[in-house]
Amino acid sequence: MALTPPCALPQALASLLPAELQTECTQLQGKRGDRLFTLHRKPAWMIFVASGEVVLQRLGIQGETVVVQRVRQGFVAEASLHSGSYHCEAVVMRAGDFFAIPIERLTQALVADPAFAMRWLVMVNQELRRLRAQCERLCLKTVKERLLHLIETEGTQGEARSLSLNGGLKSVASELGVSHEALYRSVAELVRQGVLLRSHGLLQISKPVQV
Amino acid sequence: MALTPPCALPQALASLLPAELQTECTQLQGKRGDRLFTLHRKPAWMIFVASGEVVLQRLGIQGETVVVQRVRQGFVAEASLHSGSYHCEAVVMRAGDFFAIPIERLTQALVADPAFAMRWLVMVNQELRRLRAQCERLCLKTVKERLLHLIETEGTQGEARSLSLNGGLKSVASELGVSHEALYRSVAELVRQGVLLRSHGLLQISKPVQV
DNA sequence: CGTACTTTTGAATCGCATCAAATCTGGTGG
DNA sequence: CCACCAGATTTGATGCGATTCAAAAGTACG
Repeated sequence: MALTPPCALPQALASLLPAELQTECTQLQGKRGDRLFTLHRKPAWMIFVASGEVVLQRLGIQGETVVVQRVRQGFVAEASLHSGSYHCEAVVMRAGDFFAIPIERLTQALVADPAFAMRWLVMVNQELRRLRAQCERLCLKTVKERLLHLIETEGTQGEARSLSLNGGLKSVASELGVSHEALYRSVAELVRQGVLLRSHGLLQISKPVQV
Repeated sequence: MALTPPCALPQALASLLPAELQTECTQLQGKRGDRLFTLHRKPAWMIFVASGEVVLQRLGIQGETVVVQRVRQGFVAEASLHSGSYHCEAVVMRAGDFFAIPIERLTQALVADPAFAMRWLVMVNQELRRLRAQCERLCLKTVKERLLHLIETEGTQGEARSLSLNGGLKSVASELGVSHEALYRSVAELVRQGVLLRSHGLLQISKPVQV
């Protein structure tokens, strides 16, 4: 994991953080497989993903991994603010740039700056809604339903509802809670049926259909 | 839904809210089947559940319901604070007492009182972690695994890990994302195997076993 | 006492997990 | 440039567990 002191904060981060916190950010470069933090460690940094892809995953009893969050732009594990130890693991799936903010500074700023606290709260509320949508998705019974739900819910590339596959279909599969084989088969069949279009690492709904 | 003007706030609520907000609370009594709010309405009240049981559910395309949250003590749909319209429906499963706080007042207090804002943030972060745990649970493949995970994660009655069934096994089933028949069968088999004990509407793990 | 709902058991079917194997891909080093 | 490797992608076959439909028995409530 490389360090790059001279920071150029992305717009999303610059408009959220108060000025005094922006100077506290440390830029990181991570490559595939890097751990941003690991289980059961006391959280010291809040990580913002500027580019690339990071998954937040939990480890089951048998060691199987469950993807709880895929982040391409935003914070990883916002809830770790008030947590004694990480409950999850953050792994880089696609190389990119990240910014680390000392949690202690962040907490101080939240108390001192009500406007910032409200912006932070809005962000956390968005994440809450995203997670509720994910629960709804995981309650769907078939792989096709889950996939279409994901594209309709999270796909916001340009006009059409679409989903980027840059992180690989496997990370999508574990986000959907299905085996990658089942996902490949469902994608193939939906493309065959003309429901989905696949091109340039992008998956999009070709026509409004309910399966 | 009945109104009871003279409010006696529960401890959990009294220690969270600042004094000026406590006088703004309206107490409600709801019975089974009551809607605390419905879909696509602009949120005007934040609801706190003091007793009874409320489920927050989303309606799927085919009209099937998905339980996103079961609340016996706490706020329903905290994220609706900054939302233009409700994305879910809140239904009373078991009669109880509720408190309604005007969202506008709540927002004002959050901006004006940094300490309150931090307490609120801590609560929302807990809900975030709870939802991540639920996603993890829904990724488990068998009903038995999901049930045991639920008991281990949320069951905190007294000493032993246990789960209250007062809301009915059906609401538990939809929270687990399985059919109620499958849940009945799994419960029966786990009891038969001696893994679970069932008595007085309580389900608890009798010995530490992994299935 | 009747109605509505929950709880429970049964049988048939279907979709997914799993194991296996072949192909394809990008990246590394000789 | 090619050989090679690790990982992703894809297709096939099999078995299991859950869904679904069905029906009976138990329970709460007016």
